[in-house]
Amino acid sequence: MTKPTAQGIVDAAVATVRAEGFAGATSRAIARQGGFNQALIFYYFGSLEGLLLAALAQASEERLARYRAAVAGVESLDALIPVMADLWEEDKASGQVRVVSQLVAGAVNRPDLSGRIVELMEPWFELARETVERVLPPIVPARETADAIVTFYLGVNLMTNLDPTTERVDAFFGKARELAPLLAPLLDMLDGASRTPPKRR
Amino acid sequence: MTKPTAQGIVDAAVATVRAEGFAGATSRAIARQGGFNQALIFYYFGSLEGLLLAALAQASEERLARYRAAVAGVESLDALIPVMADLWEEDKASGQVRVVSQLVAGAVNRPDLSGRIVELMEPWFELARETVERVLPPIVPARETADAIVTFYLGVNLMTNLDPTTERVDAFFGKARELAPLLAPLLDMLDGASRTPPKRR
DNA sequence: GTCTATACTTGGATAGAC
DNA sequence: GTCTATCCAAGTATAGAC
Repeated sequence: MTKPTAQGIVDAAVATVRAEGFAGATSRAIARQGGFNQALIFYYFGSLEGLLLAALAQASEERLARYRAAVAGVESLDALIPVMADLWEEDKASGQVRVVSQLVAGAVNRPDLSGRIVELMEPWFELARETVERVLPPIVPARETADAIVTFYLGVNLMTNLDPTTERVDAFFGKARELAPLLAPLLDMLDGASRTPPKRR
Repeated sequence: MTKPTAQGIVDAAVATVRAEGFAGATSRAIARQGGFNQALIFYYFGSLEGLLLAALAQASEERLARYRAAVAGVESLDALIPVMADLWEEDKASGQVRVVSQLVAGAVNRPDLSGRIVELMEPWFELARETVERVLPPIVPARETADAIVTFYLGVNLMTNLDPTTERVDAFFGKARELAPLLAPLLDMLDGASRTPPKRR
């Protein structure tokens, strides 16, 4: 039972989205979850939409900080892949995956929330680009690759939410882990090929 | 103004999702869009949910047929990439992207719809797998790669809906088109490397 | 700042005439 | 099969007491 401060209300909103989904995150349900009065939501945030936006920002920022820290020291693709797979598994277990996919999906359905979501994604694209530049050879177009990775990750989140067994996503990360060690020589080849233009076989 | 047959109602539902989004696809809005009476939805489909499921199935099947036809003759990754990019641009222009992302996002928010969505995705995974097997060398794990591509495509659809400028997705497909011709020698290298185990540099 | 009570709206769904 | 009329539930939001 969270205290009915602004922060406590945001926490209750996040908890409700995790437990009941976006459609279940009504002002009444959130108040019930947090053990405070429904009217406080409007006192503090003006509208339910305002609260959900705050919840979205909080969830995104917390998760971003974790990803930034986890990725900071990684210098090769080989090492990056298991880190990403671990992050995903932790987020799945903690319910973070559920929270963000519910909120993102909700934002897709409500055009007035979409703009804010895009803003919140900006630092994710940024982090991905820095990481790609550090980990992949310069021939690889960093911006487009980074954007593709974030887009893929968005897809992974949604897919995980649609299929509770998550077998496909599990299998994907499993294979990625298994093949990661083979990537170093592959990247060398790619790097080499980019210096001397490829010959026909 | 569609005729109030079962088919006409489904068409009106699809049109409403395209025009008003999932949240706007209420029984009243759909009836208004199709020019028929709201009660008919319940007469024919029992519930709004039933109608939306039918709409989802129709949208998915139509789109799948187009993709299957477009991809049928393609025998190289090099050739596949522009085909995919074209399909995406057509779907974006026709509003198909909007329809499916709205419905998928809606299904994420309503757990009772999720199961059906997963069923409808099955043939997409299948088509992707066949295509990957035809176009990529056998070292590439077909199933996981195919699943990743469908997942990525799901992300692309959502992203396109979130950011109406679609600049990032446009830039990605642009780069992919540009680099596609370079892929043939790369795949040869990969294929070669898989036969003779890679040496250390 | 927090609560009760309630106004107001919208939407799913059904009954029953035609 | 199609329409009108209506019931009912749930939700956002506000007024006003404490």
